[in-house]
Amino acid sequence: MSEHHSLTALEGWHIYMIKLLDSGLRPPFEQLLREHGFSTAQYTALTVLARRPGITSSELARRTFVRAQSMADTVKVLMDKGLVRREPDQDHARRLLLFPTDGGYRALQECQGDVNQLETRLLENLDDDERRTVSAALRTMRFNLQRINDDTP
Amino acid sequence: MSEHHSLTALEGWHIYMIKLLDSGLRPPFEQLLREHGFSTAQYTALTVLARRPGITSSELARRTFVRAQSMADTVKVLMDKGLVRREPDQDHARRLLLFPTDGGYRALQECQGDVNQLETRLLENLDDDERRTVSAALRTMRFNLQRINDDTP
DNA sequence: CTAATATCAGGAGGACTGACATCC
DNA sequence: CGGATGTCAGTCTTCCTGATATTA
Repeated sequence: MSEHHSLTALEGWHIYMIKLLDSGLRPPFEQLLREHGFSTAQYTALTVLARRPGITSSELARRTFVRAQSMADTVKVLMDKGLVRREPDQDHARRLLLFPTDGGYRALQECQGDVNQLETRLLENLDDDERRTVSAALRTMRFNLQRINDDTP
Repeated sequence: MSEHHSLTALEGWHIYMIKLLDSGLRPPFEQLLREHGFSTAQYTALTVLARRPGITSSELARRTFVRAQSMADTVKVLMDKGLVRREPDQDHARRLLLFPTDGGYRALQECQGDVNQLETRLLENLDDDERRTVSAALRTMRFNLQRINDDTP
């Protein structure tokens, strides 16, 4: 054991790190959301929907990188809670367009304070320049991921 | 519906984005690992253990932000596969120290190529400066998360 | 016909809470 | 005793695969 197994420590490191950050965020974040009656899946779906009201459940699934069937479960819960409503697409009888309700928007805003507080702690010791670069990089990686996932459906 | 509900689009954005990236990584990454016989939990645990051989299962759990009970499940699978072994701590009868086996190190290395390929696509359109900043920032956030989770056990 | 959407059914993985014995 | 470790038991949420009906 030892030098034979020294790890490069560079390769695949970002993927590993993103997964680790997600794991680390889960406990405090889920507890926070639970206090507002949300699960992570519900919060994510509602957040994306708030930015793109009027899309379909399938489209919402693609944007959050899950299957249409999984999203259907989440959407059902959100509708039962009265946070999301849907209406048929005039131009396309098969489609059902989703919208956050007023209660949905309100519920999101009520979370914001706590989420901000957690985010503040997450970003401690990062200066403004670093934060800007990280924000841009996250956006770029999201874009790249969309392509990666589109390539292999 | 409209301006009343305009989202700040800044607050809580990083948390949301990290979760989204993790979701987007999951499909391609899990498929990749599956081809090497790994689940994400197993791969993460083994990777951390390769960097810190000789720690306990509880310590491994803390470092990957899960409960000791959850990690015990993962470690059991890794031992059954012969990728991890454990031995009693001479100085502390209650502790069982974990080590990757030679097969464990080998299995990790066999994944590297595919993981690198995925990472290359993930980091497309980011220059070296940005990558350096992101790497440092990920490290900082991981450190911050460790404190956040330690505060509320 | 093909592609996309919506939905039903069943199942597996990963993590959780709670409880408890052991050791320093 | 209090704190940490290792386990056993039960449960839950989320997402998955597979199949089907409907519509552009």
